[in-house]
Parts: sequence; C-alpha cells; structure tokens
Amino acid sequence: MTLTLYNTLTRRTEPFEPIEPGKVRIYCCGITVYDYCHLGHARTCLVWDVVRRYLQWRGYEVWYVQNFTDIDDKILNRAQQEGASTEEISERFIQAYFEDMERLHVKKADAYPRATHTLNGIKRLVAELEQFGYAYPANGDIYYAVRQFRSYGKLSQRKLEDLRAGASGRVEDSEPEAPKKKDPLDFALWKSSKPGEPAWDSPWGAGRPGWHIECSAMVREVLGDTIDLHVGGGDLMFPHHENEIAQSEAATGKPLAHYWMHNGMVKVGGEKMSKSLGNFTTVRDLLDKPIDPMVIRLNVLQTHYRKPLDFTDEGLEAAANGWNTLKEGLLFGYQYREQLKQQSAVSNQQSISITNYLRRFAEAVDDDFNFAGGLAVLFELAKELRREGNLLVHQGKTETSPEVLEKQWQTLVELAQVLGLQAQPEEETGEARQHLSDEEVESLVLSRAEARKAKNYAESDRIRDQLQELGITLIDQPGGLTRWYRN
RNA sequence: GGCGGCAUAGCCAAGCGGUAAGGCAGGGGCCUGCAAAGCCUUUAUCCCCAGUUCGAAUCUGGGUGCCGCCUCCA
Repeated sequence: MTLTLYNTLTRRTEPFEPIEPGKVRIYCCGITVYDYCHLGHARTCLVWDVVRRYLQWRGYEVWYVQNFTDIDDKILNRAQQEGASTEEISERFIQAYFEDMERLHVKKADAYPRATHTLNGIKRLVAELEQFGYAYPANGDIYYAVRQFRSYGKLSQRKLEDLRAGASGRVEDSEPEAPKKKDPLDFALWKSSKPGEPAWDSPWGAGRPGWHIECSAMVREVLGDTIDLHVGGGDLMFPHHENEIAQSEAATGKPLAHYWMHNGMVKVGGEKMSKSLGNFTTVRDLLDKPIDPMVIRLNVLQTHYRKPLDFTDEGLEAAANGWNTLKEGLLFGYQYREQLKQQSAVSNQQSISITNYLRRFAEAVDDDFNFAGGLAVLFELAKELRREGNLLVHQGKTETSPEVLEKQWQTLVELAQVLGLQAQPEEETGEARQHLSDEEVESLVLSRAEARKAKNYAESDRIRDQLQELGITLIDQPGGLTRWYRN
C-alpha cells in the first residue's frame, strides 16, 4: 500500500516518499502566543497530531517540530495594554497552550523552537539574503525584495502582478511604512525598534525579526535545509508560507519542503472563526463546559482535514453521541473480560477478519489521511463489541468467541490510539451505588416478582424505580425471569 | 477585481469511471402488565444544463450558490 497525500505545492495527490527512507521530518507552523487558543488552533493541532500518530503507526520514525512565535506586533500590543513585558505575555500563553493541548491529548512535539531563542539563526539568514541580493535596507528596517525571487507565488499559485493588483488598494493607507518598500509585496525581515520596545542587537541596528523569517530560521536550525512535510493552517499559505519559501530557498538554494499540507478552517455560521470577527470559542472555555476532549477530537476527525469545518452545537452533540458509542466499545475489555473468561471457548474461526479491519483502516487513511473514512472501521468494531457486551449482560452469553472478541477489542483500542482517542474505565466511586449488596438486590428483585405475580404493579414499579435510583437496572425477560446489572 | 476551493439523505460526512461508507437524528417490528434496557429492521441516485463513455456523484464545458485567500490570522 502506498501512502498518498495532497501537496499544496503541486495541487495534486502524490505518493509520499521521505527524503530518508523510514524517517519523516515535519514542521508544523504553530501559534503566535498572544492569547488563548481557540478551536481553529485546536483543529490544526489535532489534525497534525493525528497525521503524526498515523505515520508512526505506519512504521515511520517521525521528527515533529512545532514553533512558537513569541515576538511580534500583537504580543507587543498586548504587553503594552497590560503593562507587562513581552516575555510575560508569551510565557503565559505558552503555558496555557501546553495545558490545553494536554487536555486534548495532543502529543508533545519533539521540539518547540521559539523565535526569541533563534536570533542567531535569524540574523544569519537575513545577512545571507542581504549578501545574495534579496534584501535591502530602508529607514533602519530590512526588507525582502520579492521580485528578486523568480518563483515567488509558486505555493499559492499566484503571479506577482495579480498580487500587486490586489494589494495596491489598501497598502498605501493601511501601511504607513509602505513608501519605504520598493514593491508593495516586499515584507520586513528585520524591524528597527522604537524606544521602549524589546530589541536585539544586529548588524542593522537594534531591532526584532519580522514575521516570516523566524520560521525559516527555526526549520533550518532544528530540522535542516530541506524537510519532508511542512504543515499548517490554510490561511498561512499566503503570505506566510510563500514568504518562508522565498527566504529559505533564496538563502540555501534548496527546496524548503518536499510536501506542503494545509488544513481547512473552522467556521461558525458559515464564516471563518477568527479573532477579528470575534466569533471564536477558546479551547479552555469549551473544555470547561465541560465537554469531553475526545468529543472535540472526534468532531474534528469526522471532517476531512482539507475541508472547512462548521462548528455548531448540533455537530458537537452528534460527536458526543458518537463518542459514547466508541467509548462503549473501547471499554468492552475492561468491563467484560472477567465474565468472558468464564465462557467456554469456541473455535476462533474469525481471527482472520482482524487483519481485515486494519487493512481497511489503512486503506482509507493512506488516501490523503482520510480519517473520516477510517473512523467507519472503528464504529463497526465498537458497535459489534457493544452488541456482544449487551448480549452478555442480557442473555449471559456472547455470539462470538471470547478470543475473537478480545482481538477485536484490542484492534479497536489500537486504531483509536492512532487517532488519539482513548477511554479509561471510570474509577469506582464506591459510594451510593455500592450500598446494596448482591443479596439485598436479589431479595428486592424477588419481592418485585411476587408483587408482579399478584398484579400489584404499583408496588413492583416502585421497587424497580428504587433500584434504578441506586444504579441498578432490571431486565425483564420472557418467562418471568428478571436479570439485573449495576450501571 | 484576481487566485483557489466546495456543492452527496432531516443534519454532519466518505466516495477519485462500474452502479451511493459511516456518524447523528428519525420510522417500523420483537420482547413487556406498562416501561426501561436490549435485539432485529428501515430511510438518498448525488445543485442545474449540455457533453465524453457500454457505463458518471465521480471526467469535460457552461451555469447557479456558498466559502477561503489577496491585510493580522491555525
């Protein structure tokens, strides 16, 4: 089987071939740490977390790096607003980021480079670009000369003329520094600092890096000149990723990444979720509602990563119900293992079908990370296990042999783990529900049976309700037999 | 205005030329004193039009409607 993925660079789905066989180097454009993460950020983090997990499951050794942009205008603004330092702001939101991601079960990256920790790399890159004729100074700032880079626009598939036409209308009035630029599309590599602003020494005077340069520097420093996969939100394609390519490739003469992948935006009421529209929900607000983090994960995974995802209460509710189904399957082993051991073993004629599940899952996901397709396999397994579990509770026996069920369960758990979905058995609180012993329950069930026989349904229903409140569910079976179980 | 993407059941969503996965919600049935739980079962011809093909949701052309990017943005 071949893993294929959609490469933004070529606008085609291509077979994945890593530079070094068996190894994958991924750089994920992380966040600018000036506020809490909202669902849009969460989607990006979740999608690429699962891509990474899948590659690992597929046998690749993955080196996954995600950056923090911890110096930029917005951080500066926020710091000024709060009378805090930029370090205090970025540090606070980096910590918040880690808290949020941990709750969402996003695996830690192998490295979290930061712009402010990469100043040497940044300065080196700017110096090289200047030396090679791609950068020029203007009023203390250093700009990248877009027209010097012949293939500028190759990622977003736009021509310079088109871009200029689009930019011309607003550049003059919205950007006071525009007149300093030789071309409206030129962008700052290094910005001189105003009094009171954080600044680093450089050959161009005290200042700070522009927005795009830090990623070029961090990729190079942590992963090398050319990496396998560069991923991030679709809104970064232009200008951020385009500029990264222009910077890195002009300096190194090598391709920055073989594959570029972009995830779709989260939308609210048909519009992109964003800070400026004010229609965002932060990850922590949602989790504090509370909503099971796995519900958010499932909600995200049910839409293909490249498509926009409309965030709605209904969608969340559907995902919550769906998660319940998966959870019941995932808890099957914990719940019924003991009971199953007592069942007589039947032949394991179905053991071959296990590889079938794995194969179908891999086939779906190999096709440009179609996790939604792969989820169908998980639901199939979960529903089968739930059904068998119910049969065990209601009829005392399963249709499938315990060995096969055990394997199916393990398969489900394995596949769920690939998607970062996991359910833990709830801790026995050992309180109210444990007040009745089995004998006491039996005796109540017996009194109820007598009441029913006497057609005293008021009394029998009272006992049934009473037991239900104590977490005990009764199952009346044909022939007057009543089974019961603790919820 | 320029560039790009999407349009599949009540809702969400797979599908990549061979006759519509899955999830959610709903319908019907069995069981029951009634319930609950459970079990069984059921629900689309794919925005419109015209082509290509033995055959199209899937390819081509033309509409229509949404969305994203072109400015900070995951």
